[in-house]
Amino acid sequence: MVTTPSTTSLTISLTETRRDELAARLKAHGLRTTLPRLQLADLLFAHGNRHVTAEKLHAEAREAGLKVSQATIYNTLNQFSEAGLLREVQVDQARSYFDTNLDDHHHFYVEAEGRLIDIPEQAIALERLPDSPKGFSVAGVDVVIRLKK
Amino acid sequence: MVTTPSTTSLTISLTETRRDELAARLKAHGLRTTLPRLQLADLLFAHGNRHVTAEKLHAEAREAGLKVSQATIYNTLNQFSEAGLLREVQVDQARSYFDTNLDDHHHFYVEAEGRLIDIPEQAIALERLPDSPKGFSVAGVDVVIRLKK
DNA sequence: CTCATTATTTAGAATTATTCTAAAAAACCT
DNA sequence: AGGTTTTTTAGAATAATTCTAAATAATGAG
Repeated sequence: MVTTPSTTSLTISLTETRRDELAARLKAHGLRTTLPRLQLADLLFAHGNRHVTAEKLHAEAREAGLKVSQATIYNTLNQFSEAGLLREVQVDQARSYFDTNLDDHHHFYVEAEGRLIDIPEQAIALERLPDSPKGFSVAGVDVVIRLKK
Repeated sequence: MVTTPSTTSLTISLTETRRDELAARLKAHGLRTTLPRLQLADLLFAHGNRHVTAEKLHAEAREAGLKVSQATIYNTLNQFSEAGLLREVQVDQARSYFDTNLDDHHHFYVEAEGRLIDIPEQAIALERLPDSPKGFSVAGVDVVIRLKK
């Protein structure tokens, strides 16, 4: 008798080790391990730090042969962000960008190409920050350097 | 015979001097002087530096009794931005904010309230900037300090 | 292991901000 | 004034994102 390939057939590219790694990561951040999340996490975290829009991730998922709905792309990106696996970057009012680099850092933004480039935190002198208004504390400091040709 | 109040009736609050000031400002930036532009410019520039969304400006215009369409609000904000009378600020992917403060400066952003607060440029030490990638030059540097309660 | 519970995924509709279209109105030029 | 170019506008169109409600999958208790 042959073992049914039902659950594994869609995840050929995900080795068991990789799968376990990702599952552990999801669990550590309070997220249930599901196939779509594993598959998207695999795409997101496979190739070093990157910046991704919902549309781009969806296209990538389709190319990889994954059957994942648009709603799940959005849900997953938002849940990963809330869980601290991704960081949303605010550079374009039209689209949301998500960054896999969780370190404090900044960005170049090439508007014409919709492309983001990381800037390490220490590459910018940002010591002297103004006092926050009474009753508020700093949730984050974002520096965006917009680039043109 | 009484002079017809047709064009002046809607602009009681705009003194002739103010009107001329604003008209000159529009002209100086390559924009034709039209009633909607004068009225919106009056709202935008009357009360010192401010931050405004299309929706807020539209509401204000209606409250002031102006009959200006939504499309004109958007057109005007975009034209004023392109002409250099306003500066668009990128803090929320959902909404566009427009700033009447044209000096180089930065922002606190109170996410919970959708409120922006100016930070003078010299209040932040931003001397050491990283080199731009080859072929690109800096179009602008935006610092946003996100605030929470 | 199995069932009940709870969370997730999904297709498609709904929402929201913004832009587009094409026609009417206003501004400009001579 | 009269013809040309710009603006304004209502309403349709678009684009990104969220919502809805039903189907599916994961979890946990027995």
